[in-house]
Amino acid sequence: MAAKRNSAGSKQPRQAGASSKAAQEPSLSLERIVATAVELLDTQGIDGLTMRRLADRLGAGAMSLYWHVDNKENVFDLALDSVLAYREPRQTSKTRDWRQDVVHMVEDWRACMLRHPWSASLLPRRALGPNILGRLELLGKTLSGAGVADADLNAGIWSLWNYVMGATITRGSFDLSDDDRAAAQQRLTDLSQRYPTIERSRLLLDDDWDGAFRKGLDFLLDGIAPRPGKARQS
Amino acid sequence: MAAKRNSAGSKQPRQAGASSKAAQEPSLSLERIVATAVELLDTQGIDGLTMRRLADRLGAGAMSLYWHVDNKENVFDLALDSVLAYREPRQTSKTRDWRQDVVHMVEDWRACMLRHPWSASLLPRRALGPNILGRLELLGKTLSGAGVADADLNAGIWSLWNYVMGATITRGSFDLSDDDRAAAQQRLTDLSQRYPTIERSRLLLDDDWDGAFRKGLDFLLDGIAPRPGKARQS
DNA sequence: GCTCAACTCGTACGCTGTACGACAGATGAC
DNA sequence: GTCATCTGTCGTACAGCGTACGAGTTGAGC
Repeated sequence: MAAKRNSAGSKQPRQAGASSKAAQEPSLSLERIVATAVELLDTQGIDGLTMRRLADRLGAGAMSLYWHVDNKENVFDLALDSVLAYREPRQTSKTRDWRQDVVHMVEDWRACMLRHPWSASLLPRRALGPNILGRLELLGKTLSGAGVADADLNAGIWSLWNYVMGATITRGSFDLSDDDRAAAQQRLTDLSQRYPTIERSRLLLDDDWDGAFRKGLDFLLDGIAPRPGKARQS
Repeated sequence: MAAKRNSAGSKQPRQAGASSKAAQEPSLSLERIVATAVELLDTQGIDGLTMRRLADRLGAGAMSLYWHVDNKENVFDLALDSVLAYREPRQTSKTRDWRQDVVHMVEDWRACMLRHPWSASLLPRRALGPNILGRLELLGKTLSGAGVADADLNAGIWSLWNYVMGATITRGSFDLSDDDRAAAQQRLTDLSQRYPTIERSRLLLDDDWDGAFRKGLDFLLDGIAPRPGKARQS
């Protein structure tokens, strides 16, 4: 094709020569582009990110972005993965229960995505970046160390992944605005006789998301590796 | 605020008078619009649905759609809900295990969404239509009937919902093309030393999606309402 | 001084959703 | 009969989008 061979490798911008010119505009770089994209996504939402706006914020022309980035999809990929980095807690896993480790990682995962609500609705259609793979790896290692059978390992990893994805996406899409909330409540009480159980349990109004998340996570972990002492309920 | 008061109520198109004119074009109606939208989404994907294309397929002008529909978002809402209708199986639940009921409904749910892959990535940002609410209601009723405590009910419903959402979205986004698949495999073996557990368990290459889904669902249900006989593994 | 690569950016194209207003045909009032 | 009104269709236009293309600028190496 033309010049340009790039496709999201790391980049060093030319020194941005501090000699002759003004040289205070730090010039474009992949890092700045991604950071600004995240900023824009955070403040303006998913539709708020346009190449022109992004370039504006960077003090550059729209087409300049395309030197560093293949296309808009690529910007999404990079922004998403950049937001999902995970630092394991300091303690070695020997001092902690494996269950604690999983819960910590998964809750942190959810927290990351809720901090950047666009990430949840983006993740489904994006490729797996290194940070995401890292989390999956960690999850697998921990479960495996916890004695989950190899035959159950993938199902265990995926079910946790699915759970986090589902929970985060749902959460992100539910509390968008008070207007929506009021409308939902209205519609619900209108239809309360058609959906008596939902109405009775106040499913759509309950806003203890964190508690529900934790509880469901416990259900799932109980299923993956049953706790010996867990009593049968009901 | 001109004429037009509509907002997705049911509609009867005017008789489409079979008298004087040609009268073979069935004329526009909400039902035809939604059905055609689903068709278009199925064949062309989410970006393939544009108001102009939709109108073309219906033999109408683009702006005519707006008499029946508020805007494009509305089309998405209607298409999504129309695809998620659920018919309960014939047997009364008395003859079946509650667990069977839940599994049946949840697997059907997943099947519906996989049949229309766009639905998974759409659902997160859409309002809850009557068919979706119906499924939640059924889920709640069944769990409640199975003896799940009221305090656990919402967490149970949501965790199943989350699981289905996550699984479907993930599934839908993973097997898009063989190219992607090959690329992923390549990247993975490149990085096999960074992600040994994933590599070993062949997490990304395992394509028994149905089996993994069922297995994870069992984990979750075991957690929600433990089976008495389930032996501790490991 | 020249060449080449790295980088920036103005212009333009085809596409999008939809506001607006013109228009046609059927219906009901008088 | 005729006129107003309501229902429904659609052509035009506009602002905004992603990005192809090619020209322009800069600095390093020779």
